[in-house]
Amino acid sequence: MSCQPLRTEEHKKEIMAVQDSMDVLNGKWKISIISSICYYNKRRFSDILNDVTGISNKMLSKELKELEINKLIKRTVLDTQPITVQYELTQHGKSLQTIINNLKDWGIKHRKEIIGNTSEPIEENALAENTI
Amino acid sequence: MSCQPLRTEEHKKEIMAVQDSMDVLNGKWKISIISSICYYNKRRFSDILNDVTGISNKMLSKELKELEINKLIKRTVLDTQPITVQYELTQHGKSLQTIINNLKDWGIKHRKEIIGNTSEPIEENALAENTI
DNA sequence: CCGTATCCCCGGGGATACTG
DNA sequence: CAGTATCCCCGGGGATACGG
Repeated sequence: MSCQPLRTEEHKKEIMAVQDSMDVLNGKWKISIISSICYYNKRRFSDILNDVTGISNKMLSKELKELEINKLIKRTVLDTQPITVQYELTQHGKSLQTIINNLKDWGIKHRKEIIGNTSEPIEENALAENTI
Repeated sequence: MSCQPLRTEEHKKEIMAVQDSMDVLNGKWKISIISSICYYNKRRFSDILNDVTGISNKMLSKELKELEINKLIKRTVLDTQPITVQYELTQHGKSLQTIINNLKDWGIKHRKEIIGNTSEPIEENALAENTI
């Protein structure tokens, strides 16, 4: 986001755009799900259920639906017996790789920043549950 | 995130790093708050309260605290009468600019992708409330 | 196998009032 | 001005069971 003075209208639009991205990626599971599909290229429902530790079928179903609405993944029903469903990233979904990579890099940097400098407690925050 | 096969351990760490970033930025207000401070360079509590339309003092207080814990902003109490408090971005906070910019760009791209291609309804999702 | 339906609980977060 | 305290509601999301 530009921090130079500019018309407030424009500024608000920028914030909206950032929020749009955040909304798409938000939720405890989205990143992990995308990651799972991305990692294996094509992946079935029950597989993802196993990949993403802790997620319930209800949540997985919901998150997948949202990802599909946002055109990040493509759902294909295979007429096996019983039917299986395959998920894969769309081109649009793949375009997320860059941004996810950026988030990853900053996340690593952040972790160093927080843990490195002081031994201050981190609260129940971001790093609290993940540290080490 | 790398989608080439690699050890699962490594893969999980990458996802954690992405989640760390997401956690820091998460919450309806964080981006707007950062943006407000960034835009004006230094900003007082009540000013931010006005900048970010819809936020309550309780939420602002809470979010600012989290941002401070994560070392993205610096809090300074000025001994005016009555006291005022000034917030500004730290160096670490400023390092977010790049990533926020990336999120902004992808957000714009995403909006085009969703609205552009079809006239499909977008549900209660991301764009639903912000569109136009 | 791939989900949907139902129940239920807990905490995020708004409104309002109060303090240093 | 810069927060805290309190009350209260609503929905996110877990557990479990069921349907195509």
